[in-house]
Amino acid sequence: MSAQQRRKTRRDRREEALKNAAIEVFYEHGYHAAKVSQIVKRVGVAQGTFYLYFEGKQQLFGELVSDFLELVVTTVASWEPAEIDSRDILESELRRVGLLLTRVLLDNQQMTAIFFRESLAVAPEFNELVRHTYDTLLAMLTDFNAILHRRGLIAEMNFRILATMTVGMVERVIMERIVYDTLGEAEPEEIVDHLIFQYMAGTLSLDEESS
Amino acid sequence: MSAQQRRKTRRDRREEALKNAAIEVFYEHGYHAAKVSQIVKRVGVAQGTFYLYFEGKQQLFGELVSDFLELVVTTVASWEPAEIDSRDILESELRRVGLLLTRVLLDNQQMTAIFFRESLAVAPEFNELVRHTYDTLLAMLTDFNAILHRRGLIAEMNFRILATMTVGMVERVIMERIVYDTLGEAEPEEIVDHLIFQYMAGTLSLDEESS
Amino acid sequence: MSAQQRRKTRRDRREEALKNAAIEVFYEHGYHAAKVSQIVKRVGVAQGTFYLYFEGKQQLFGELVSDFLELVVTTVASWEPAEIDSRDILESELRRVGLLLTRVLLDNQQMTAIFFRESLAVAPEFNELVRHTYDTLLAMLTDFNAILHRRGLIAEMNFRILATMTVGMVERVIMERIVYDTLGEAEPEEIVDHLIFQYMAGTLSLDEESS
Amino acid sequence: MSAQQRRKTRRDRREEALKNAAIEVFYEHGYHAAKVSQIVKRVGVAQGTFYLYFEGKQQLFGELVSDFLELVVTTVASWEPAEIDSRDILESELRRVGLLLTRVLLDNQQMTAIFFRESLAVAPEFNELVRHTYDTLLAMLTDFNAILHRRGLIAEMNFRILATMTVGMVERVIMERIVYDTLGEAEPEEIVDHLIFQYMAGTLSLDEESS
DNA sequence: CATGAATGAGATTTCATTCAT
DNA sequence: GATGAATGAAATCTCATTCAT
Repeated sequence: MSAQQRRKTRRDRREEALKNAAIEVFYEHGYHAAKVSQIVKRVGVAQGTFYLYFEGKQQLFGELVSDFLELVVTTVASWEPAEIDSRDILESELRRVGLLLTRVLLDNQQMTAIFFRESLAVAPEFNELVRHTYDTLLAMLTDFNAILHRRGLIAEMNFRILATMTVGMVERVIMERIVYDTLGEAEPEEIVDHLIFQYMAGTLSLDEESS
Repeated sequence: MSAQQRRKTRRDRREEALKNAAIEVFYEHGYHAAKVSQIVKRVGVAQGTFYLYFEGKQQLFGELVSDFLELVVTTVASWEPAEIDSRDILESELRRVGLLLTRVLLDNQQMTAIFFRESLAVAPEFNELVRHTYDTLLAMLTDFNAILHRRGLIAEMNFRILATMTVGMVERVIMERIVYDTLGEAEPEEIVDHLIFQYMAGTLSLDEESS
Repeated sequence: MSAQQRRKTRRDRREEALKNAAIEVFYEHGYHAAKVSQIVKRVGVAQGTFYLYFEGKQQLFGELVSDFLELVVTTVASWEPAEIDSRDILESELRRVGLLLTRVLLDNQQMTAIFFRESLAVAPEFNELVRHTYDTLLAMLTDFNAILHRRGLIAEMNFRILATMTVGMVERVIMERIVYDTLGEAEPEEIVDHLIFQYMAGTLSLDEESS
Repeated sequence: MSAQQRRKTRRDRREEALKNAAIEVFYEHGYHAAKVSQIVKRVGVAQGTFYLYFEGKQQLFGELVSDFLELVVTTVASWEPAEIDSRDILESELRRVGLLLTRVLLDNQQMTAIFFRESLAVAPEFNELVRHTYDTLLAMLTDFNAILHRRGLIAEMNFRILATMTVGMVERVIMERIVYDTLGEAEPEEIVDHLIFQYMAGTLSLDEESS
C-alpha cells in the first residue's frame, strides 16, 4: 500500500477539516478578524481540540501558506525543459503549464485570494517564507530563460528582469480573473493565450524575426 | 496667496509629522503590530493628540493608502495621449511616464512597501478603495489601448487583458526593485527599457511588422 | 504472609513509580508548573492511567505530603521517654532521634524540599493537614518537656514556646543543610550536636547547674 | 521638602491601594487562586488599570515579597553592635530588636502569612530572591556571632549553625504566634524572653559560667 | 486495566480610544 | 489645542480530567 493510497487516519481527516474551515474563515473575514472559535464551530469540535492540531492561529496560517506555495511551485516546476527545442514546442509547453496552473488555482480560489491579500501582512516570518519562494521561482525562471537563449530560442536580454515581468503578468492576471473576477467573461484559454503571446513576442530574437 | 504658497500651519506640520512617523512604524512593524503609542512617541506628542488629527489608527492607514494611490494615479495619468501618433512617440511617452513613476515610488519607498504588503489585509473597506483604484487604472489603460489600436498603433486583442498584464509586469518589477531590492544591480532605465520592450513587442501588429 | 513480606503487585509498583515520578517533577518544576503529562511520560503510561491510581494531581500531592508527614512523625515519635531519667540519657536519646531523622530526610531530599517550599501553597485543605501535624507534634513535644520538667530534668518555663523554638531550630537547620545545602561542609553529627547543645543549655535548671 | 515628607502623588496612592488590595486577596485565596479581577474590584478601577502599575500578577507578587524582605532586613539590621560589650547589653539589645521586629510583623500580619506560605511556591525567580535574603541575613548573624565571640561574650562554636538555629527559632515562633495564632495567650514580651533566654543560655561560655 | 483524543472553562493580557483636566 | 491616565472589551490558549474504545 503506497503512502498516497493509505487511507487517511481520523487524525488526518480532522486536521484537514480544520484547515478547510480555516481557509473559509480567513477568506471571509481576513486573518486578523478571524477567530479560532469560528473555525472550530464550523468543524464542530471544542476550542481545545484546535490546539491538538496546531500550535495556534498564526502557525496554522503559516501552514496554509506553505501548503499553497508548495502546490504552486510543484505545478510550475512540472514542465519539461529538456524537450524544448523550438519556439513551437516552447509555446505548447507554456500552454500546458499555464492551463495546469490555472486549474490548480481555480480549485483553490479562496486560498489564492488569502495568499495575495494577506500572506505578507500577518507576521515577518511568513514574509520570509514568501520571499524565499519568490526567489526560488524567479531564479528558476531566470535559469530557464537563459537556457532557452542558449538554445537560440529567445533573444538576449536581462533574464532576471524578464522572469520578474513574467511572474508579474501571471500574478495580476490570476488576481483579476480568479480572485476578483474582473475578467469574468474571459475563458482561461483566452487568458493563457494572451500571456503566451505577450511572452513569445517579447522574447522574439531579431534573427528569428527575420527568418 | 495660493494654496501651494501658503505657509504650513502648525496643524499641517504636525499632521504631516504624524503621517511620516506612522509610515515608518507601519513599515517597520506592519499595521497590526504597529502601536499608536509608537507613532506619537516619535513625534513627541501625547497619545490623545493623535486623535485630534485622525479618527483612529485605521482611518490614518486609509488616508496614507489613499494619498499613495492618488500619487500613483496622478503620475500615471500625466501622459498626453493626444500627441501620440506613432510607435516612436508612444515609446518615448511610455519611457517618460515610466521613469517618472519610478522616481515617485523610489521617493516613497516605505509607503510603496506598505501598500503592496498590507493594503488588502487591514480592513474590507480599504480593499474596496484599492479595488476601485485598480478598476479605474485598468479601465484607463484599456481605453488607452483601444485608442492606440484605432490609431493603428497596436494590434487587435483583448485590451483589458493587455492592460492587466501590463499592470502586473510593472507592479512586480517595482516590488522586486523598490521593495525587496532583488534587482539591486539594475538601473531604473534598464528596467523601464525592458518593460517597454515587452509591451511594444507584445502589441506589434502584423501589418506594422510587415511594413 | 505478612503485609511487609507480600510481594508487591503490579498495581502497587505502578502506583509507586507514579509517585516517584511525581516527586521528581514537583521538585523540578514546582506543583503548579508540573504537568500530569510530564509525570506519566516519565513512567511511560498513558495520561488516563494516572487517574486509575489517583483522583487527580492535587490529591496525589496531598498523598505525598501525607506520606512525608507520617514518616517524620513516626521517626520523631520513636523515642522512648520511659527510660529517660537523667540529662545524660536525655541527651543520648535526643542524639539518637536526631540522627535518625537526619538520615530519613536525607533519603527523601526532594520530598523534603517540596514540603518546605510548597505544602502551604497548594490548597487550603492541605494547610489544614500540615497544621494538624504541627499541632500534634508541638503538643507531643510540649508534653514531653512537661514530663522532663516533672522529673527535674529541665527548668520551669513555657513548654509550648520551648517546643515551638525547638521545632523551628530543627526545621531551619534541615532546610539549610538538606534542601539548600548552605551548611554543606557540616556533618550531620556536628549539626545534631549544636542542636542538642542549644536545647540542653536552654533548658538547664539553676538547681542542676549549681549541683 | 524631603522625600519622606513629599505628599504622595495620585499615582503613588493608587499603586499603594492596589498593593494593599492584592495582599488581602493573596492572603484570603492564595496566590494561584487570586484573580486580578478581584484585586481591581476592591480598589474600584478597571482591569486595564492594573497593568499600568504592574507588569502582571506575578511581578506584583515579587514586588510585595521584595518590599516585605526589605522591611524585615532593615528592622533586623537596626541593632548597634558597636556598643555591645557585656552580656547584659547584648541581652537588652536583642530584646529591643526582637520587640521591634515583632511589632513590624504584627503590623503586616497578612503579608507575613503570605510570605511564609507562598514565597517559595510561586516562581523560581522568587526563590532566588528569598534565598539571597536568607543568605544575607545568615551571613550577617554569623559575623555578628563571631564578633561577640571575639569580645569574649559568647562561647566558641560553629557560628553559622548558631545563626541558622536562631533564625529558625524566631521564624517558627513568629509563624505560630502571628500567622497561626497557636501561641495566642503568650504576650510578645514572653515570647521574646524565651527566645533570648534560649540564645543566651546556648551561647554561655564555660569561663563565664564559672565566674 | 489501559489508552489518549477530546473537552471546555475562564484568566490573563493588550491597546485603541476617551475625556476630564 | 494638548495631555495621558484610565478604560474595558474580548480572544487566545492551557491543561486537568473524562470516557469511548
